[in-house]
Amino acid sequence: MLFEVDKDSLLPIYFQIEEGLKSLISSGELQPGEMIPSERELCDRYDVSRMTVRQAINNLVNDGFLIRKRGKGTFVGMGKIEQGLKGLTSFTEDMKARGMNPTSILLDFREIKATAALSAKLQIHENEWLIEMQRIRIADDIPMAYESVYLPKELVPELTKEIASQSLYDYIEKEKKLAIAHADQSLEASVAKQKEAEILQIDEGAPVLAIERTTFLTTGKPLEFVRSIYRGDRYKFKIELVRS
Amino acid sequence: MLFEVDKDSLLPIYFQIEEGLKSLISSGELQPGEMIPSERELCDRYDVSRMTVRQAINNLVNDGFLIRKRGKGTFVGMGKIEQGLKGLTSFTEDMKARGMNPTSILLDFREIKATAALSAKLQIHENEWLIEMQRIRIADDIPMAYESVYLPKELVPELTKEIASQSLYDYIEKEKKLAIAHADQSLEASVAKQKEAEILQIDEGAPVLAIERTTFLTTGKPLEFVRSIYRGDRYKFKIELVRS
DNA sequence: CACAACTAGTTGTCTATACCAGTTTATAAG
DNA sequence: CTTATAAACTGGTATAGACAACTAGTTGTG
Repeated sequence: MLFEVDKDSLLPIYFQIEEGLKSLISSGELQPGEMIPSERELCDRYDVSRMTVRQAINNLVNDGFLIRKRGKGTFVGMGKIEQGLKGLTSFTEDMKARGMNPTSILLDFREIKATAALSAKLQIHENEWLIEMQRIRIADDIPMAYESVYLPKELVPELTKEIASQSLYDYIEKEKKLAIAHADQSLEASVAKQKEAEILQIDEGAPVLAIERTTFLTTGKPLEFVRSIYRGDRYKFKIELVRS
Repeated sequence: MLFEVDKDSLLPIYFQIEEGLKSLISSGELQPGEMIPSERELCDRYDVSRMTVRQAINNLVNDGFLIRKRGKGTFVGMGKIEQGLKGLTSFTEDMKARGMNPTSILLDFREIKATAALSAKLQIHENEWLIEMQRIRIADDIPMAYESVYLPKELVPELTKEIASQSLYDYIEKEKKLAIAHADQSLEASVAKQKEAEILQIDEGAPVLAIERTTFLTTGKPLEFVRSIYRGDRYKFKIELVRS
């Protein structure tokens, strides 16, 4: 039960202790619920100041790896629940997984100048050109969602209506060789406005799920901002949360 | 632009500084993006050690209120998006991360026999005993959600109302030594029923977010089934999706 | 004018020490 | 044996100071 600390390393000492403890936890040498060596013992063992040890432990406590108990000791955490890694699926994959046949109708395809709100979401300057698309998402002939997509034109300058009606993600990943890294998504309950109700063939004021998603490339740049309105009576959003 | 620090107070000095800065931020005296006084200036002003000031600032940085920039200064955060969204699973953590003060009221605590639906969710036999709890989740004095929790009595036979009103997860993980592995969660948009509307102080028929969660232990057995009704006008559910 | 050097200001890392506040265990008193 | 007390642990708070790394502006030099 040991790790090395190199005082001449370029890496901060607290960071080395932090990583050392983390590896003991992930290797299973320190089991969940088990007490780690006391702060003073770590000071002696690695010949460092207690404040330095505390900085390492603080970071691990903040990340949920460790739990402090005054007068008793510091213990390995039981593991936090975090979002799973399987979330980034498209409407198409999602519906197929539910055994339905997904299609979509492209309502609108045009170029616009970024508004203040959109430029913030996409981290670009105001008035830069965007591609705006609106489409109806359909599963087994039932309209499920009304979706507005915004992409910086700079990233996909030659995107056409024809390409977009097929598989946008395929085009972006395979043709443009842009790799998607992650997405931030928010969901809220709302009620259908007049236009949305018309398109989704529901009553005005009926419950809908408003989902906003910003997708980021591996470069860190936002690729797209999507706002979707899902029928509340037909769509249930599922997530699997896993222990880290 | 000032707050008081009482060195003879029962409260730790770093905590007083922390709360002082927080109040300057929420009162608007310190605007988002603005630089706060430097660490050394705070040391002089309140005649405390720099490590003490750093502890206060560290906590605020961890909570997303402040952002450190080496060589430049420490600045008030730009809002919520800046903060990582991982690990926001419990209502308590979630609301704290949004800078709100979460509390809850236990409305009901009793034992019932499992219905067909509940026995299926919890993978137990029908008519087995369950503990049912209902509570109101409150953030900054505003009712945010109405929650029903169901646990198999077999797993927590001596759970009392008193324990449950404190931290249920702490009890389960630390006292009962049950380790949580993962959870399945679903969200859908709905409208408030009469009882829900009353409890949440909204109109009947107002949009709500219905969240159902089943939490599983490492043994694979379901630990709990929770159904929560969140106010649609006050609650936005955020997720970070990562490519697998 | 361009550029390097310097300087003052910031946070980042680290030391060494001290005392406070809970918890457990050993020890002495009854 | 039981009970109180003390000692020896644990983490929590706080001090005072040092040097490193980074930023931004100023100043001096070519």
